[in-house]
Amino acid sequence: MTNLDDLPGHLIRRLQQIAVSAFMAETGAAGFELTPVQFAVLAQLSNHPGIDQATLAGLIAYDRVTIGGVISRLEARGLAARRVSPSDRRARILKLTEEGARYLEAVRPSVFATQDVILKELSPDERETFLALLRKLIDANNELSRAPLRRVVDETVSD
Amino acid sequence: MTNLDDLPGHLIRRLQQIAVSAFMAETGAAGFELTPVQFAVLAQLSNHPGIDQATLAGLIAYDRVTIGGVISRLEARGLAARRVSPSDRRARILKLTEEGARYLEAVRPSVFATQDVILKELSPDERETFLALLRKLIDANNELSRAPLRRVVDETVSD
DNA sequence: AAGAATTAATGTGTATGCTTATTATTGTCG
DNA sequence: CGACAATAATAAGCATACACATTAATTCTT
Repeated sequence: MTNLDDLPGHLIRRLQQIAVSAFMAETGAAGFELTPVQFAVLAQLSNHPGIDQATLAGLIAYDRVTIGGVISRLEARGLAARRVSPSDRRARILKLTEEGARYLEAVRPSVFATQDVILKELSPDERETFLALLRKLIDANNELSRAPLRRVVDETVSD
Repeated sequence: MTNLDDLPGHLIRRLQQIAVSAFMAETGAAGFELTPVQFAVLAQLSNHPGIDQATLAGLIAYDRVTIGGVISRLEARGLAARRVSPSDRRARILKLTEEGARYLEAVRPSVFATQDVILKELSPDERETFLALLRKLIDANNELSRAPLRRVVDETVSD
């Protein structure tokens, strides 16, 4: 008899599910139509304008194929722009459109608010402990992921 | 400038991603072809033979439509059986096939091993703290989820 | 008991999230 | 310099994960 509540993987999945619900509810209530992944992409495009898709995928620890699809949808909505890199014609250089930049700034408060919603039951001490343990597990197991985080030195490209 | 590493939602997603990778690697190495959701379904069918899909979905905190698809795939593989409930012809009564029961027992050790892989970086004390905080967050925010956990008294149906 | 509201499952559609295969391009090494 | 390995993106395919709508059956209400 396996009690799923004793399996960390199951608990983690449920918390992830809750976190996504909270994100969609909070941003949706503020009038935005956006997924957590889309926000992560917009945020990193703002932080690193001009990066290519593969680097972006590494930055947010996503599979490249998935990111390609996310970018396509953001592009279709006019929030991101994609063009062939002049230095490497295999690569696609990405950046936010002006509308994308505005959208990101507008939605940011809701995203921050989401985090409080998720952690509201924990005391400040508990929050700190929880986040520290989360980071420890993630850092230790990064390579175990199929789409590990890949940090970049900073290859921001002007234009 | 938003640092994604400061967003609990982002960290939770990454840990979930890692947990799924670990699960697939561990069970795959042992020769099984199974997703975490499929395992959860098999386990709960073993614990509660004869439940219907909606109750099962509530037990593992899943959307009913998703569970319908999971069951279909398990059924196609001969691991689960589905039949119309005699007491309520809208409902589908579920149970493991014999092969499904064997499969579940065979894969169980790999699933347990996965949990150690994920938490191996934490000391026993840290593990306990982490799991306690996880459970606290999940319990507190259950209703926030789009597919909240619904416990059942126990309506196991013989045959 | 008839009509209304509810419920279980499923169909349809969108978005992740991943695998493997393919194409185009680049780098590298003999 | 030219074969060849490596890389960026995409295509195709599978499995979640959800929303919304529909159908069939049940239950609730009057």
